[in-house]
Amino acid sequence: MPLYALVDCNNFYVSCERLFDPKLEGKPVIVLSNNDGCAVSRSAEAKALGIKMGIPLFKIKDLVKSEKVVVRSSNYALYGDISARVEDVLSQFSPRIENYSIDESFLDLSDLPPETDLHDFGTQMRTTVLQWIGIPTCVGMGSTKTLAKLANHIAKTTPSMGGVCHMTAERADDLFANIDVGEVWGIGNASVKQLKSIGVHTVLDLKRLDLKIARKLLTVTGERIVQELNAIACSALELEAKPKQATAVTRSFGKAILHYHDMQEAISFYAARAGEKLRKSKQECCHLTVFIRTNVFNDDPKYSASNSIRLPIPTNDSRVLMDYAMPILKSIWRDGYRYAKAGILLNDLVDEGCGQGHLFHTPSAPKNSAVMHVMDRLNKQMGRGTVFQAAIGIKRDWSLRSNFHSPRYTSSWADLPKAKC
DNA sequence: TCTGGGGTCCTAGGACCC
DNA sequence: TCTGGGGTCCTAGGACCC
Repeated sequence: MPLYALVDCNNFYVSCERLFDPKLEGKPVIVLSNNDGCAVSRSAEAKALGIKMGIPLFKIKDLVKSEKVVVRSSNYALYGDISARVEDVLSQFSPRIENYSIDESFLDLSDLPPETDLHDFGTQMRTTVLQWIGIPTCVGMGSTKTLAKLANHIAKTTPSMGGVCHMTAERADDLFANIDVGEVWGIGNASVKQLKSIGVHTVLDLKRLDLKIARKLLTVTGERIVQELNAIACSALELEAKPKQATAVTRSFGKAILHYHDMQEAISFYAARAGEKLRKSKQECCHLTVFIRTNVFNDDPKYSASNSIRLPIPTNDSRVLMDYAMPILKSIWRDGYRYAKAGILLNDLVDEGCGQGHLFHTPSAPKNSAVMHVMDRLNKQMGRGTVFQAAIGIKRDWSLRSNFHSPRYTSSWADLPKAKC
C-alpha cells in the first residue's frame, strides 16, 4: 500500500512575518494580498476574531482598529526564501518529494519500514521544521494524495491530534461522516452546489457516490476524486517541476486609470515584467493576450475586453513583447471608462531557442538578447526597476499600494535583521 | 476611496482537412 | 432536388487550487 504525507505550514505568511518579529506572537496578525486588498493569511487569533479568508481590508477596518490587529503587506521575496528552506528540511525525510505550493509538500513514505510508528514519524517532521526553520506545520497521511490532504485538514482542525493525522481505512468512514463535502481537494463552490442538490453532503456521501454519476456531474475530475477517496490512486507525485505552460502579469491599479497614456505605461510595464519572467525560466512565448477591465465590484459602467496575437516567432524580449502588446491595447481601448485592472498573458511557452523559426522573420539577434541580460543583471543586483524601458514612464500613478511592507530580511543586504547583545 | 495574482486542467464548439 | 463522416487542432470559458 502506498503512503503519502502532506506537510502544510500553518498560516504560512503570518508565520514568516513572526519569524523576524517575535512581538507578533500571540497577537492577531493578517497578511494582505497585493495592492493591500484582501486578507490572505490570518493567525489563529485573527481567525478567532471572525476575519474570513479573502475579506477586503476596508470591510474589517473597524475590527482591525478596535482589536489592534497587526496588518502586513505581502512580502513574497521573504516567503519564497523561507519556503525553500522548509522544503530542504523536509527532503531529508524522503527523497521523493513534490513541492506542491509555497506552503505545502507531498512526501512519498511508502518505503518506510512497516514497523514505523507513523504518528511519531509525523511528529518528528513537525518538530524538526519548527526547530530548524521556526515554522509550525501540520502533517496528514493517507494512501492517496486526496486522503493525505483530508488527513491534513483533520490534523489542523482537531487539536487533540497533536498536528498529525494518519488516515487509515478503519477510521476513515467515521471521520468522513462529519466533514462537509466542500473540504475535499478539488471540490469547489460550484461542485458543492451540484452535489448537495443530489443529496451528497458529507465526504462519506461523496466516497460512496456512483462513479458514473460523479463523472456526469463533475467530469473526469470528479470521478478521480471519488476513486482517490476510496484509496485508488489517480494522481502520482510530481517529483520534477514541470516547465510552465503559461505565465501572466496582471494587476489591479492603486487608483482607476482614465487615460490611454497611463494604460500604455502600465501595459508596457507588465510586458517588461513578463519578459523578465520568461528569461528567468529560459522560455519564450508564442502567444500573447492583453486584457483591460473596469471594477467588477462597484457601480462603475462595466467594460471588459481582451485580444490576442500569435507571434510569428517565439520571443522573451521585453521590447518585442511591448511592440506586440501596444496595437492590441489600442484595439480594445475605449475612452470614458474607469479601468481597475489590466494584464498580459503569455501562452504556448517553449524552451529558449527551441521554438520553430519563421520563413520571413529572423530571430532577434544575439546583440539584442545581450541587452536584455544586462538589464536583468542590473535589476537583480541593484534592485528591480533600476533600469527600464522609457515606455514605462516614471510617474506611474497606476502602480500598486503596499503600505505595510516588512523588510526583505533574507534577500536584501540592506534589510538584514540587526541583533543587539 | 478601498475588493489579489498566478497557475492548471477539462470541455464544448468552431475551423479545417481529406 | 439531392449536399458525408470522421478526425485533428485551436480557442474560449469555466472550475479549481494556493
